[in-house]
Amino acid sequence: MTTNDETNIPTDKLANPNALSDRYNPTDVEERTYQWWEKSGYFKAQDKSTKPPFSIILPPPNVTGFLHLGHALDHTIQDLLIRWKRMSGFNAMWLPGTDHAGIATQTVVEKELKKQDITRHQLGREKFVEKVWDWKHQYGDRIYKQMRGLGDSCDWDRATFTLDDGVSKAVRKTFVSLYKKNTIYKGQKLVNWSGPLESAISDLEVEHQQTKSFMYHINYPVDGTDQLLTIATTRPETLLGDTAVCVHPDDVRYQNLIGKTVTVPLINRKIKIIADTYVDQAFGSGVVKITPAHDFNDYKIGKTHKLEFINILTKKCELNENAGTYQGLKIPEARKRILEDLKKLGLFVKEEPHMNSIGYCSRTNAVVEPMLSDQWFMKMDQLAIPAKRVVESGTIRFEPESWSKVYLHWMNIIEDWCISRQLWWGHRIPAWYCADCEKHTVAEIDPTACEHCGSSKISQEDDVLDTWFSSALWPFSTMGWPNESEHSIETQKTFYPTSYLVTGHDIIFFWVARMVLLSLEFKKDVPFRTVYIHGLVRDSKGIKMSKSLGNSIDPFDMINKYGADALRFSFLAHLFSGKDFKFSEQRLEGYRNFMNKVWNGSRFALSNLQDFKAPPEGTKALPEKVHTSVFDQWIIAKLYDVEKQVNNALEKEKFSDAATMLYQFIWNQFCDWYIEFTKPILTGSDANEKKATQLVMAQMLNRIVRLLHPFCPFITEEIYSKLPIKNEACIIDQYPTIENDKSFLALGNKQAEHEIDVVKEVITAIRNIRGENRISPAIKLSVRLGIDQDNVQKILSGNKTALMTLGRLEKCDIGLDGDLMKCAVSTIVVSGDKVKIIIPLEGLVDFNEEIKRIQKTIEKLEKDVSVLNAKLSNEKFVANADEDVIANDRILMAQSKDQIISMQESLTRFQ
RNA sequence: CGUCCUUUAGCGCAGUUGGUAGCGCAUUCCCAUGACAUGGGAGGGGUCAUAGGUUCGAGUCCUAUAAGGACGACCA
Repeated sequence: MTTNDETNIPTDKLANPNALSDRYNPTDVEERTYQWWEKSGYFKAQDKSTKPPFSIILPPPNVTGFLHLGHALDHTIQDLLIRWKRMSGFNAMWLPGTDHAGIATQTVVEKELKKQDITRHQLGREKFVEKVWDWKHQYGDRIYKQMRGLGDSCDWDRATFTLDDGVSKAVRKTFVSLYKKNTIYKGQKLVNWSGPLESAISDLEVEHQQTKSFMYHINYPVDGTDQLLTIATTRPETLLGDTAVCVHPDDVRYQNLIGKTVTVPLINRKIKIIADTYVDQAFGSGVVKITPAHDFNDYKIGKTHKLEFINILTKKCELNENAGTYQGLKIPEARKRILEDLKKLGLFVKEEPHMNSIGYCSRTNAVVEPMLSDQWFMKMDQLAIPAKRVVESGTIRFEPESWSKVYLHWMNIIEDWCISRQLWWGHRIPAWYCADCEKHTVAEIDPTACEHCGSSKISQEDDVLDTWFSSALWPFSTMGWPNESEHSIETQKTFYPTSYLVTGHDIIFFWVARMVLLSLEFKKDVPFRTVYIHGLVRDSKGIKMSKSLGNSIDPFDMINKYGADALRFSFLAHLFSGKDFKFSEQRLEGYRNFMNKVWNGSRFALSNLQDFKAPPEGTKALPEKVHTSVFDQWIIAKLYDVEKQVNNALEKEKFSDAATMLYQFIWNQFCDWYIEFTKPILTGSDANEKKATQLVMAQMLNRIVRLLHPFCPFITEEIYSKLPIKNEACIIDQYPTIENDKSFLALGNKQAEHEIDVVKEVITAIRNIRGENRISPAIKLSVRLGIDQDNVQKILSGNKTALMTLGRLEKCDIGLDGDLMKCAVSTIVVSGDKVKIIIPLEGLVDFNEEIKRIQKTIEKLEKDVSVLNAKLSNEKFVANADEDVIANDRILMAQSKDQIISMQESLTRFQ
């Protein structure tokens, strides 16, 4: 037999399009299915529609990056919601996009240029930006290709890039508007500065880490005396920028010195001794050197005491001309040299090990320097007021709720946002500086003259905006705002505010909060109703994935190995409200196995439906025409619960509950029992019985793939295409609910549920005796079922075939107990219905095993009885507990005692 | 230092009005039975972090403690 190399499917099976291979092969299905969906336009949403809207804007990934497992998780959740809502009759719109990621992208391109020994400055701004665009065009499609691989059902026609014209217009409009309200201003302030980037960065881009360093004690000579003042510092090199030393006003040690001056060693500058309550008398020597241009606290002191600000650093964070002989040195070298020189002068006192937290640039990992510079800022205090209110009032809901506290806390301590970056890749700030009157013209459309003096000697601001500025406008800039075309207006009317924002907790401040701030300002409405926060993906030990640790996993390796559906399902089945997700390949394998189970269950069902013709009424059921078996009625009753609970769980964002329910229903009910129960019917001779079972089987399959589709779209669409009962496509078929599936679900039956429960318990009891006694499945057993209730007699007689087949029996007598000598006996009780399972063991087994089994059962029952006895003999329990709780316990007690007696009796029969 | 989260079977986690602890994987035993060994069947395994408290009754409510984590503030 020859095989097809790629799929391992025997070629004779490929010849028949309806035959499924015995293993699900994702690579064979995924790409083809995705292309078909896309070509058929199933992902498209309508700007105008009678359907209720449901919209999600994708958090735009870095345009030149790769998708990692975190994205895969993020997208899976969104696609689940979109597909579920689309199938539930919503006008579901998922808008994809990519981000220009200013610093990240610029850095990558600069690195590339460095390989050719070119710097961006050598190229010049225009040429460099061109290069970045080239880069973007080369890699910009990669992200979207990867998203298709995940199965993301986005409306691709709406895909937006943060530097698109429309978005740029939105950026300019918001900038100008905020500038006119004085919410955006330019000013000289102390900002976080990254040397390698030669740019300011925002507070959020600084990562603080505890770092081992030293506390240096240095003497400053007090002028006019021979006294020495000892200051303590972790940063001796900044003494070059000192413009004061400070003590606490109440410090008795230094009272007489306040107002005098000291001389800064090495540069011999005379600076004042000032007093401020900011100083902690108990810390260090109680004397602080003040460097207002290079420390945030010193900056404040410098402002209140009107000190001089001396900048000692260049843009690259090397010492500048104010550092005298130290000019040109990097900070660590300067520190070393200065300490050596202080030692030579005899002014160095001592050094002590000291832990302190140092800010590192989140992009380059360089130490961040506080630096005095001219930057653009957005004032936050006023914007924050409504942004707080919408979360407090519940207009925006965080899931899990605890994140709203984190959000509100940040809003309460919010500082002005430094929005300018000294980069070239991004939205260039729409401000023009006039060389004549030195004022700014800020305008949406490039001006030709200064609006203040009319001079034409104007030049545009070199800086670009922080990437997150355009991201903050994303919920409405992607919908066409501020364009007033009919299309744009309709889009916004239909889809704004969006329904969900799905993202990780790492960007709540960077992005979520800022979208709320600016959406309220410009759209006068919240950007989204619910913020679903998921955890970050970590490795199986809980360690953050990173390339340098070598523990990062490429989602597409996983997809190639296990299929996109398995990856998606493993995310969804283990997603627990906002907790970090510990990724395990072993678990993924488990869900790959589940996909295979779904595949094979369907394969079996379809092979038994070859002579089945779909009814003209489709998925509707006409009860009077169908003579269902008890098995059918039972599985349909179970389906009712599943449809109800899965929709409920999705509604409440309990995705893992929904996934788990489907997993267990399909594997442990449908495959393990329903298929096994119905095998005798499908291979039997009763044509009417068979026809009814085929119909129910076909209807069940149809429901199963529809219910499962949002979780694992590829395999379900593939199976759907082979179903006898179906519509155009699974992706646009209806999501089953107890309302829209009423007529079929009406075939379910509670009594049948009970009957099958009894039958299942009896079969399990037989299997238990067989298993514990290690009786080979090859041996067919003789069983007597002892019964003293007519209705139970009826149930078991009616299901004798099932008992015989699944119990692997050669003989099954239903009726009286009969002779119990050397028999295994097991009693089961299902809501009052009692069955005694009796199996003669003579000649089959070593009785010791059976005695052990019985003793084990007795022990367990006795434990139950003692627990129940303790409760029921407690007067206070009987007096206080609910009646039905007591009644239930009493019944349990009686049953357990009864069973113990029966077990003890059977024990004697082996002696 | 502050805020928040977590602590339940070997591992990963459920457990929403307090009423004899569940799921998946792993593990043990048996199995080639016409959908599936990526499978079937039967088992074993937990004093629910600790200490108090409320209650007839606490994994669940309250208080304190411990450990781990996230975020934020300060650090001369």
